[in-house]
Amino acid sequence: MKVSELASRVGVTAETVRHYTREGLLHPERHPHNGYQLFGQREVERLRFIQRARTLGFGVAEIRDILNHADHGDSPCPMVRDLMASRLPQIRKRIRELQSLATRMEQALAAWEEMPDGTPDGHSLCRLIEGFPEPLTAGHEVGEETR
Amino acid sequence: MKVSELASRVGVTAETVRHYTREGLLHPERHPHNGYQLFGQREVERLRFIQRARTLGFGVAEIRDILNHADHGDSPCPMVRDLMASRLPQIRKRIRELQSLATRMEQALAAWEEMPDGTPDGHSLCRLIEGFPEPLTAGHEVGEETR
DNA sequence: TCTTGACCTATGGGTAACCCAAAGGTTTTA
DNA sequence: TAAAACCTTTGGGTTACCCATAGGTCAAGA
Repeated sequence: MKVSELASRVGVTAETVRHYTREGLLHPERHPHNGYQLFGQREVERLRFIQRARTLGFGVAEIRDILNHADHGDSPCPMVRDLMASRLPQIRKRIRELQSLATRMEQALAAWEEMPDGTPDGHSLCRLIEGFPEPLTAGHEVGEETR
Repeated sequence: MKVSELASRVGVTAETVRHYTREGLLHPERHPHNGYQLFGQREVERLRFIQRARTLGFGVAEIRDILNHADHGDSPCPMVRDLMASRLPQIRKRIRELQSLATRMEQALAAWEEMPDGTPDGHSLCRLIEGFPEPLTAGHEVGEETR
């Protein structure tokens, strides 16, 4: 099957399939005459695996490593478990950050009621934002993205 | 004050200050002799405002719009409120996605105990991943990032 | 048989918010 | 005075794709 058929079977775009191929996650054969990429049932399963790994939070480069291990006959499971174990706390942290963010936004929206629009006088910008605690003027490690 | 001093006062890197300047959020004067960027107390407050807005989930381009409004004498508050109101549900959704992700990872790690490493036999890759429900083979709108 | 229209290819640029390296000018300090 | 510290701009990298372009290929209908 060609790119689009594989893509629609698994539920991704053809561009995504090409992307994974470029990144070395899929290894299609090439039709010798026209250069088209040709995929078999193996690739369908492989792509489904990639999808599951993506929803589990793995990056494309990591999945490539996992697949390479498996292709070489090594079990990638220990690697997978380590990756998960190290990533989980980061995800938990990110959840806390987002929850804190959502709470702050709700507080801001609630406070909106009793606050004047405050057309800026050259000093104030928007009290809705200015009235908020500063993000710990420390330096790093405050609200940074994790991955 | 110069770039690095402003940066360290507010707790960001000099690169970040330059980035905001390039993006039009800060408008430093230039020392006529050497071209250095010169900031005053106004810019300190402006940068703190940017920091707060960032932790509230606003993007750099949005903050630029907010600041431009204020610089033109218009109150940006209605815009701010609209942005918050429209973003909040997206954040809530993202939180749900991440919680679901964390739960799946924990399930996977728990299931790890009672699962063989399963050295791949040409068919299986890693049962830890393969044993998971597929991400709804539908198409789009499933687990996509929001912003 | 010819012409669409649908599909394929590779290349290159865009996204968000910075980080980092390089090359070279400036200022401060020992 | 010379080195250390800091400034400038330019350009490339990060993540996981999406999209536009230009041009080749193929199946089907008139």
